[in-house]
Amino acid sequence: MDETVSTSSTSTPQTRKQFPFGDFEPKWQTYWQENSTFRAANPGEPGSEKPKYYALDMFPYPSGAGLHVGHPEGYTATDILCRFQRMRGYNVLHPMGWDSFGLPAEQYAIKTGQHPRLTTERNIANFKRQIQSLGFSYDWSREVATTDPEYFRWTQWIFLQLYQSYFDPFHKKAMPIALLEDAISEEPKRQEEWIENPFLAGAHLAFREARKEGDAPSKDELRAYLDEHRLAFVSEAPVNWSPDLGTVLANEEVEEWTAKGHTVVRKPMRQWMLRITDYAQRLLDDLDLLDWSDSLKEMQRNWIGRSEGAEVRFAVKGSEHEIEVFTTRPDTLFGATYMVLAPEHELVEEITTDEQKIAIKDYQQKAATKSDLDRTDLAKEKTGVFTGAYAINPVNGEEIPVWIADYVLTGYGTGAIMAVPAHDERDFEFAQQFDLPIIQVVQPPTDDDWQGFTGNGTSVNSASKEVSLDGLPTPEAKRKITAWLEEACLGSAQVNFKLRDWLFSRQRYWGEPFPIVWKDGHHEALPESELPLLPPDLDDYKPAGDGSPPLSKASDWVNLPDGSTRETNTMPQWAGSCWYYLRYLDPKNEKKFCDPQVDEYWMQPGGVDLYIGGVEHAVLHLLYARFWHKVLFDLGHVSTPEPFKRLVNQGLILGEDSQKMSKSRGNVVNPDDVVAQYGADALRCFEMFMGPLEQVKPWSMSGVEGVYRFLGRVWRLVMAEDQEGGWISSGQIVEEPASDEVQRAVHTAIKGVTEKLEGMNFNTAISDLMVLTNALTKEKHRPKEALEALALLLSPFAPHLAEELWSQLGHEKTLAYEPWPQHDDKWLTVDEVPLVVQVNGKVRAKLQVPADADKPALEALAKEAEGVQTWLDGKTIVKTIVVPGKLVNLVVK
RNA sequence: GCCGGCGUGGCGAAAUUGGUAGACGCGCUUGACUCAAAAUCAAGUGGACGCAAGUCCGUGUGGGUUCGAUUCCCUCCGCCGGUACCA
Repeated sequence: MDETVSTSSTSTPQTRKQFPFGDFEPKWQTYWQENSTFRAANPGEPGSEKPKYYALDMFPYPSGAGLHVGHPEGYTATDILCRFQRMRGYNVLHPMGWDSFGLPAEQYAIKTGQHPRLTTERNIANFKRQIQSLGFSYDWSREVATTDPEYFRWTQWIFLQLYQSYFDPFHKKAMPIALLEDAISEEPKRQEEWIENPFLAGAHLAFREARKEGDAPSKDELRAYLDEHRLAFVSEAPVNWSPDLGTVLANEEVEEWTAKGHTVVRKPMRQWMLRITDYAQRLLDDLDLLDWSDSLKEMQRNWIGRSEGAEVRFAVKGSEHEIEVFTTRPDTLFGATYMVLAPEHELVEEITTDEQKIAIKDYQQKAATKSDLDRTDLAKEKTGVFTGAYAINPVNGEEIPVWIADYVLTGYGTGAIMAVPAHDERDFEFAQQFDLPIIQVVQPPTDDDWQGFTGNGTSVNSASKEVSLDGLPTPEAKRKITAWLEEACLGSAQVNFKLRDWLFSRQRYWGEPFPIVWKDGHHEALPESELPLLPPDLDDYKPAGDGSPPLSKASDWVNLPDGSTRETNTMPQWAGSCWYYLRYLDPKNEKKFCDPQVDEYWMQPGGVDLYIGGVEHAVLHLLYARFWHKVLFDLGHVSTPEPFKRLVNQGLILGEDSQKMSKSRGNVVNPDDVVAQYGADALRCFEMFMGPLEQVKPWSMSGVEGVYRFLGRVWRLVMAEDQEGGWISSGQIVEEPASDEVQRAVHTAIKGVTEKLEGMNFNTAISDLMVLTNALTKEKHRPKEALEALALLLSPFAPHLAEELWSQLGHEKTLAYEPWPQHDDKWLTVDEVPLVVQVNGKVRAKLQVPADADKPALEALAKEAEGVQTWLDGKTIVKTIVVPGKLVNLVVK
């Protein structure tokens, strides 16, 4: 390519750099690396006597596309705080790593036959180069990658902890399954535990004393009981299967992939699940311990979806069967005029009458072939079929028809409902559609229409011989009927969650293999000594398409000499990211995933001090990681009940056109280009100056230039150009003490920047630095101490420039551990302060008044002020408000 | 639909507990330097009227509380995010 042509055709003219960032940025990056400047001290090492600060970034998936400008946003924010805290005397842990398992590398392998490990390594190298070019103060000696066998050895080990544990309903925590195994065995050895744990005693009774003598439970029965309680278990339930991805997905992942155009259908398959639902209440309750944004907590609360109500059993007329329903409105039981089962409900076949059989079968088949999307999209019109059966309302003996309809979901509650059309929108619609009776049982508090009224009111038409709710307000009616149901053994108070168990297996190659083998149809844990279990090499990474995982093709690996076979599913990408923040603490430990003392040093109290990342993980990673952490906590492996004490979501950076950055729109900004043209410091500062961290905001190249000019001004405070265009120390620097005015500017900045860093208001902190810089630019003689203070204050934001200036000012060592400047109030107090004089709330004069003037003096000064009199003429002052240091407001009539 | 958040100059945004609206930056205008340009430095920049001093208007809309509201309360409108037959 002809070079002259290519330079003249580029839009950016070859302008001189404002400061030689291209020289000193790499220089300082090398310095930090060679001197291990940012190595964090673990307990026992020098430096660990300081208070600790742990700031964590959400580690990236190293994609082939490289870094985009969204990554450095959060990374810069944590880096600024880490550098700030080091200067304030903290031992700072600031690590980085790679969430490197994932589908893209595998898809590339399918196309090219190249092992995903090679692609992954290449991408990590590129990501690391890019991240290091931005001068983040990571302790690279703690770098981890989830694909590293020495890392996923412990991911597999944690899976085994889940597998070997059960959730104890009495203690409400995970406990070793060995306890349960002992309790149900013929001769329990640990009966002393039962005193403190009636659940174990109950399990024992269920298996022993309740049986007839000599009728010992079989091995299989015992095994099945334990498997039903493991936190990691195998289930045959319908799952989200994506034929074109060739794998199953978790509920939480479905939307992400369907949005990308993949199809997802429900299909019953045998899969590994994790019992996260057992932790639903604790995951909900412990949100209160966390310093997270309300909106994020709310998202988690909604996802967990707790609702209180009652379970009620309806007898089916003329049969032994009972239909169990969950309702949040037991007070409306008298208004139940029909029932609905989900089409997949197991009782459907049992209760359907002969005349209805064909219609029911037909409807079930249609429902089964509908994808979830169809089922919700057709929400406008309700469909359903009568089973021919009748149920008996337990409160009044009414016979009500039983229908099936796909607006009742099989996965929530009991998969069956009592329909109260008068006070439920969906039931109301359905009843209108099929002409079913609608009976009012709640009187609205206002004169709203009772039809379809779903709020709280007063019960009406709700009385039988045994129980009456009439006249009771809704909450009381709920309590009364629930108590009555419990007494009559017809139902009970019940709590339900939307949260489902976590589908934990994937039919992929590039993930952690399960440390599980199958023997005679039963799963068994691999001994810890066999970890890490590596995946086999394959010639062909293509999924079979029928749901059998790629690993099943490696028959040498799958089939073991003793006739058992390996589990061939792999773990989802979330597995590795569930605990990486713990491995950073003790990344080289070969005996444990993390030493308990090290955990305690960095995690106490409350967990990671600051975690910054994208909001897209609100219900995925952040819920999964909390769950794993709680299991590890219950089993005594970590010291805090929650992993991330404080969490902040950075806002998305949009393209210059205020649209989401995307290749197809052509509005993507590559950080490499910005660094080449303006330097890493300018990129960092601009990303922080754009606006509040949490806010969504558009990119602006001229904005980058503005910040770049600011950094150039700072540079020229210290450096001047010589005849040849080189940079020499500026002749305007003086060693004399600073003037009062300069001192005031410096100390105002120290106070402002410090407070703004504490509040994470990076944009206004930079603005304070600009104000100080502008003030110093105006000075002919610049006191060295003022420039030193500026360099220190600037160093968290623009560390390369600050280091360079610091060394130009005569210092030999890095400024990374220089004490953070302290402001002195004596420079901030002034003799005179501005005073605003208002008449009837409108500003009429601005005065300079003595700072120590008292209220009467201020009032007098205000009344005499020039320009105020004309507004007082002919009026009387009826009230005077004096706010010292601010204003005087004269109210006249 | 429901839940949460947000509406401030031409643009990104600032404004302790209610107390001078628009800090800082971009953009724009003018000047200095230059043969000229770039860069830099200096001054100005919410709107309307006015030669000017100045006056009036102004934080999505309409109302309320208050001596005083961008800030607190209510109504409506708009935008963003989450969720969606969850009984």
